[in-house]
Amino acid sequence: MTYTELSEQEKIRRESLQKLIDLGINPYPAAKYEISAGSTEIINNFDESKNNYQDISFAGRIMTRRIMGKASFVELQDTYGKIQVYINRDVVCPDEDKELYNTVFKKLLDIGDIIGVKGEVFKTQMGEISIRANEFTILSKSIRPLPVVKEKDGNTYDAFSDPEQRYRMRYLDLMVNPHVKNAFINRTKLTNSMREYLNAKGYLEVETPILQPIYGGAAARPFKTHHNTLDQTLYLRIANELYLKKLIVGGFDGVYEFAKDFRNEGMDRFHNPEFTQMELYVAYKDYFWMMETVEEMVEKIAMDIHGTTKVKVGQHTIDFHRPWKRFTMFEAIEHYTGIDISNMEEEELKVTAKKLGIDVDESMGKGKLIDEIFGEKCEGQLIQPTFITDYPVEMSPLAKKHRKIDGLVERFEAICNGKEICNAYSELNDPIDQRQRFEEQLLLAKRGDEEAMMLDEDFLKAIDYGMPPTSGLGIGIDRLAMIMTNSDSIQDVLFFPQMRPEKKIQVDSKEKYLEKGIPTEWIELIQKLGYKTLKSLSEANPGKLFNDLCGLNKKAKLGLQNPTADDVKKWCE
RNA sequence: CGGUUCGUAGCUCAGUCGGUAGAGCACGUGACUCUUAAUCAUGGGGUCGAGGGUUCGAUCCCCUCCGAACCGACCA
Repeated sequence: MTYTELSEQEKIRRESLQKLIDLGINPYPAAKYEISAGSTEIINNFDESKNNYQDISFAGRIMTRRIMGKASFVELQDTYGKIQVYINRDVVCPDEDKELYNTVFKKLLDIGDIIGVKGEVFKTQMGEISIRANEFTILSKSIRPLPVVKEKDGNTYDAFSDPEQRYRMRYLDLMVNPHVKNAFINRTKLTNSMREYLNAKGYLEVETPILQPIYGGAAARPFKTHHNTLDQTLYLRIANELYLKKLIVGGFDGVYEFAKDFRNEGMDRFHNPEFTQMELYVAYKDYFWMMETVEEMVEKIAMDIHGTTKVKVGQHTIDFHRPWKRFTMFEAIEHYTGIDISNMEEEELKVTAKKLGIDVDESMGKGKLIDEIFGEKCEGQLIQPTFITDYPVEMSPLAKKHRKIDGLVERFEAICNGKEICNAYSELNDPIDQRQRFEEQLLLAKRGDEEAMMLDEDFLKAIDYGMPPTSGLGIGIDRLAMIMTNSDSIQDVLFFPQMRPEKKIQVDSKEKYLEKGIPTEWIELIQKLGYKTLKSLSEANPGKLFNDLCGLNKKAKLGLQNPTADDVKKWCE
């Protein structure tokens, strides 16, 4: 066991645990516990006139206790919610022996313990639907105190609110903050709804490699790892696009994957190093078709989660009702800046960007400039779902050239609440053009662009064989979940967001030093010298420690009897 | 990576213009047969994130480090 000092409450709980065992009660029984009803089911369906739920079995975690003499109330929380349980001494202990109530229930049980109860449902004098327990069973003893959150009239008191602790100990967050659970349930409803939609269309859900020898399909820096047997560098995927397109080449007409992708980049409230994207590829379609698909799919998701297309997000109400607004990128820029840049060349764009207050540097080409202007002046203003179409070719090496306009590609993004939620193309299936685009990326890479795409010969070979015209989509599940759950941080839609590891400084107790035979007066000095654990002491140089201790004694005029060198040597063993 | 703010009891927070700390809940003990932020009485619990500096003395002032939140940079 490596725990250092236990708090008073933890010690008391461990003592309670031992007392239970001494009384012959197993605090962690192996047998299953039959449950006949859930909390919300009981509360919604109990009817005094029907006299239903008169023989039920229920289990949950003790969240609060109100004990008054021979009668007590506890609130038990199950997966659905909370329900009050009434425990009466003479009901639980009908015989002379009242130990089960007086000792086991009142003394040895705590908030946080999980118990099962059997009994009947009734209404208290105050009118609250409750379970009258005829018997209770300890199912799991908790030896760490829970944050106690209290509530009255919709006000929450002492909420467990420190974000660091909430994310590091999400289980606690889920236990004591009910709305948290709800956000995650809605996240799963979202993916279920999306999967249903895609399956109903007959598309095939597939899985493709996460460990990739060449990372591609997006512009991002990867995580790097190594395979021992192959003695080869592998990357965690930044996207699965190229693999899915190979499956389209292979003859599947529609494939999709809910993919965990990994990008070795900054973290903030919109970015986690690992995140989920749903990518979809459908043969014989183009980006116009895909826009309609996205509208229809997201509208359905909103309906499935909220029962309406209108979703409250922060200050705004976002309406996913079809059809969504559509802007070409040039139109959007003109709309928000009043400037028509559609016929501008690089120099003129640069001047315009500067005029709009955008930082410009020499490495920026035409595409980058347009993208910057859009990102700075338009994106944040687009609250209602809006499709932005027709991007500069430089930014989109995997998208097909626009059927009408030179220098653009057939690409769209959906922007919602000021953020991109998806990205889609008419996929580039011209193998000669694709090779050229990759080669242009290589040039960018040579100029130092760390995010330029790598040339993937394997992928090029595949489309040499011929890929049908295809439309592809990547939709950010975390971003969409944020919108659908009204969360302003990605950490609120990820169970376990990435956190820096906590470094805890370990200090061994005085008792442990005493056990080693080290006299009390020296322990503090040894710890002061930096040997805070017996382990660090065992790694110390005994001679140096001896000198340091005697020196400290002399310098600080402590007047202690110096230990012998042999004594110190023994302490360090 | 830069700026701002924060880290004090199991939880939520106060506080000390520098003299080793308080509250509520939780916990212990006692009272109480329908309570619901139960109540009443009483008691215990803290290396004030870590390390160093200034000082007779630091939780407080200064520096470094660790962790977090927000804003920015980067990143679609």
